[in-house]
Amino acid sequence: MSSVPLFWFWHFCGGGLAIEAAGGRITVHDLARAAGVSLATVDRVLNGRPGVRPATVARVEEAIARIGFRRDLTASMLARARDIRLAFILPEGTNQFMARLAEAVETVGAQARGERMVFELDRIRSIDAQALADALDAIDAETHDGAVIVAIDKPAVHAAVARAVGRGLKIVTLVSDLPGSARHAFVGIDNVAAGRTAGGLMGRFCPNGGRVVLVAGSMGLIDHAERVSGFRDIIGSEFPGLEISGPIEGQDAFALTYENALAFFRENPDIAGVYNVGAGNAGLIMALAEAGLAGKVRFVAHELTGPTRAGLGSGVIDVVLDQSPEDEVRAVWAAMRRLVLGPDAAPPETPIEIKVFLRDNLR
Amino acid sequence: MSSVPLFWFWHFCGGGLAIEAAGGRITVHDLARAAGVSLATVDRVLNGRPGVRPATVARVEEAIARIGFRRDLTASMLARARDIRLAFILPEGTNQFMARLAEAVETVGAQARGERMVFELDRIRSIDAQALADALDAIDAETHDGAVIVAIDKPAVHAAVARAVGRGLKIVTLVSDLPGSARHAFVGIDNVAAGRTAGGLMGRFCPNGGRVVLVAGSMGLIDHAERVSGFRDIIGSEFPGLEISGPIEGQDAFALTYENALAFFRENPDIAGVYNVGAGNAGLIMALAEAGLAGKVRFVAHELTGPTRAGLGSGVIDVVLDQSPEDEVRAVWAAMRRLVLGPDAAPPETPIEIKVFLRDNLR
DNA sequence: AATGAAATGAGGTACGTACGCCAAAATCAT
DNA sequence: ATGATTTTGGCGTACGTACCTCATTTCATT
Repeated sequence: MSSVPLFWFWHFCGGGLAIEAAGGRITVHDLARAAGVSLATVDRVLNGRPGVRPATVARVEEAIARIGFRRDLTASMLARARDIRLAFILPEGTNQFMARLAEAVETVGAQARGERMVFELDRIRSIDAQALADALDAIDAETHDGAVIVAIDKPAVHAAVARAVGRGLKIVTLVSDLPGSARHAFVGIDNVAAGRTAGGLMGRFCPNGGRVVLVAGSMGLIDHAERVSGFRDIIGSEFPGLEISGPIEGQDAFALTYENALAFFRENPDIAGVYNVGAGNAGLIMALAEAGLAGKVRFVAHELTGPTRAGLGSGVIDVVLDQSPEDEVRAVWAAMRRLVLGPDAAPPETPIEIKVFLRDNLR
Repeated sequence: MSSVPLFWFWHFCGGGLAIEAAGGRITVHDLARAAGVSLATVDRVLNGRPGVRPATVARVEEAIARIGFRRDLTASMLARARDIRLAFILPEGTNQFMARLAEAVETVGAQARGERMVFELDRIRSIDAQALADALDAIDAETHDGAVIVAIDKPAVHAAVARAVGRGLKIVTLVSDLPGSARHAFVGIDNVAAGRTAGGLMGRFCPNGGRVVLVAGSMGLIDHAERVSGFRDIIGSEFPGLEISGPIEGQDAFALTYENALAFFRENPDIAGVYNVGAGNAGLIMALAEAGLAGKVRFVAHELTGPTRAGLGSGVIDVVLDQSPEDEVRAVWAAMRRLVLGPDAAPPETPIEIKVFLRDNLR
């Protein structure tokens, strides 16, 4: 190996007055020179510190655009004394999906730590707007850069978000949004599209027509309602041979879903398909087995969890639509990077994809 | 609010006699002290430089494990004057998929540049083993860190890969692997699983049985052959009501696919489904239209390109299975990071997913 | 035991940005 | 014009790793 100290090279060919060194990058020094200001002023502008005249800010920004300056994030992260700290506030409880989300926060968090980003996980009482608001208020803007919440659409939460943003925190909503609030970004899937995808599959699965039944946790949950709506759309417009019953509501609970579904199946043994927009899949599978319908009925479910995975394996469930919590947490990570460090910090946001799983493309 | 910073957990349960300072990270200095060697030796071990006795290497590695040292990638990237340089060698030609791949190399490359990784794109004559070998031989290990190739399973390529690895280059195969060679990693989907997924969908789409026809570019292409094989597996074992014809081969070319398919449809107007494992979708769509079968036949295709996207939109194609080139290039990026910078540099590899698209979950 | 090679130590500069401090200059109010 | 205030400049240090040079120690050979 012919060792050529690279920094020598840099000095010789880039050190002069050139704004852009041959092989080198454009640094804050180049920017200062190009804008005709000092390094200190450049720093003030770049980091939004006070004490710079608007005219000067404009000069610097013009120079940024002109010479194509992009701040080096590796150096930037290195120089910041403290890591980026995020608080994830998730509802507690036995909900399978929230458990997956919490797990994703840990696994993705372990990777993020290598890039100087620290995730904290707070669990609060489920569907408790005041608990969420309190948790948000408790976050200190001195020690944290932002918070991630699964939003509940209540005034108390709106107010707490506004206060948090006022303190300088970055707020991202996850899975469930808070439209019209001060939150900076939302990360989650398009649930109407998910319902429509389910409808498209179910329609094709049942070319001979028949009755399809909807199952949900509660139509009071926005994401469930949206999925139902998308499903109805597609079936209504493209598969007129299918009739829709339900939704049967089971509060995403095993026992209740089982009972309500079994009662329905007993009365309608000629059912052609089932679409569960919610979480009570274990109970639903049991009810199907009990009614002697397992495998004879097309079954579309949501969220790749223990029960749905098993259902795919045994052939009871045909398709599972999934929103990957890992992808979502990763998207939060990217969004927070760009919110905290500036627009260069992350790739442009791509919407979270709805993943379609059959037995054969299970990961 | 029970706030549990995740890294505390690490320190408490894994840190042991942790040497590190209260708020700071574990640095190479700590590591040197813990291993009882100098900074220079630590550096030699960490960066695989020669001139360290095996026993000393072991001492340092033991210390790394003991105190939980993880090299700070931000600092590491900052300190290496040079960016990571990769050469992507892709076959030229009108192939839609390769065009998508090339595009992905550019778009993902633009993001990667922000993290000091540079992608170079070389195009070579299609399916020309010698051209590939030559291109590989032409890569200078002084200026490049690695190469990414769509492998062709020929001795000349095996030899060139071995030479490249000998020069210190990291080699990753993309889409098409080179098992048994010296290449460091492979990035691509499981094509047998893709074929099985297609079979599972097609079977459920045709509950009344019937004849399904396979279309391929050439059974000489390994990925096409694997998809056909997976499809046959599933249909044979789970959907005995379906009969399989073909494969019709069209060399992935518009005209040939159109002609061969049209001839087949003319003779078999009662067809129930089509599965095209290859690329000639535009010709196939035209043949279906010509035969008056568009929309009446279940159609599963591969790769989300212009024609397949349009086909989904118009309802001619029911499902498109996709291997996202962007994901693949990103996976290459991660794999190369860890190959060049060490195991901490990238998340553990996840297999590339087979994506399932209907009209309703199109991105 | 002498000799040369290999292994290790000591210490430095560099990467590009963050951030702090204090002085100098420009601007404003009086 | 004077003093008060805001804006800007100059300079230094820090972050953690890479990679260079040169001095010193250890080890195997003869």
